Amino acid sequence: MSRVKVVDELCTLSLPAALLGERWTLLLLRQAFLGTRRFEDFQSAMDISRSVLTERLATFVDEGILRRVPYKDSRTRYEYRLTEKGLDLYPVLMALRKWGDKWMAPADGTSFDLHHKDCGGDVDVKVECTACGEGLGARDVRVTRLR
Amino acid sequence: MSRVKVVDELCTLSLPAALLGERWTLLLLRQAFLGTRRFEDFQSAMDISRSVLTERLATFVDEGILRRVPYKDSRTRYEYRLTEKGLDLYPVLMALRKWGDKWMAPADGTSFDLHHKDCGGDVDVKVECTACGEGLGARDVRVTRLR
DNA sequence: CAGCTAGGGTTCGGAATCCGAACTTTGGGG
DNA sequence: CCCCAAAGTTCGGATTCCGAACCCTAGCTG
Repeated sequence: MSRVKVVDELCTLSLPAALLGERWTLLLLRQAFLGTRRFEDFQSAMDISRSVLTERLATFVDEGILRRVPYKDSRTRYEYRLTEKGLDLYPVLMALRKWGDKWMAPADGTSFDLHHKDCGGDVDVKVECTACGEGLGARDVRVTRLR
Repeated sequence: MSRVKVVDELCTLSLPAALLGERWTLLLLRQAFLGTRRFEDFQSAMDISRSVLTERLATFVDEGILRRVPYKDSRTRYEYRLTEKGLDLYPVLMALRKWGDKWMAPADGTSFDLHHKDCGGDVDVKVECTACGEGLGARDVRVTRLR
């Protein structure tokens, strides 16, 4: 239950890593970004058991990543929508996808395309230096341990 | 075992999401990027059981994300180092950290700093359009489903 | 040379999670 | 009145995880 005590060292990387590195959470997020909002749709799109889905959705809701919004398809039901905090995970998913395109392409390609709404261009993710603007890889960065 | 049959739809996002969305994998990766290389060091830094650590390291090795390199501290031992494929996951971790800084700051901040080796500047991640160069968020992108 | 130590594992029993299938709840339609 | 849909809940069995102990081997230590 305590997704948090899973790390010795609590930092702004280990905390999200512990949350999103729990089974199903990344896949749930992917599904949410693809537009899925309802319980039944998540359940059939991913192949997750209903009980675990209930629990993961609840976790996301109380982490403030999804929000439970009523909609009426005759009577009151709820759907799950990304909050601002959730939408802000976009770069993470884009980085994952970019990596996947390069290193895990499953032969028959991907199942969806992404394009900039305004100009139709492709989406890219990059890491860069805020000072000199140069593009950065793991080797260009120095880690300084604190504490 | 089959981290792969966990998704209905195999794409370049769901595949990495299934791999990295397994318990411990993201945290293991973080640790690797922080410079940890040896079994014992992983084991004591994270609070993972030895048997699961063995298994996760093996998975990463046969996914080609880590590579097992002999080193001699008197006799032959092995350490785990990021491969090119592994290092290429850097943007994913940076995106996670950026999100963590904004949304999950644990009050006492983070445990390490990152700076561009050459100029000392800060590291940033951004999603942008390859055509017009504009910065993109989730709302600026259109998803087109294929198949 | 007997014994200890370090590093990197393996083994194993019990605890925590997950799965799948069935069941529940509530309002609307036929 | 019966059935359906959507969103859960329950529960027994299967998996996975945990923690602690054990294994193996070369090199020190005395």
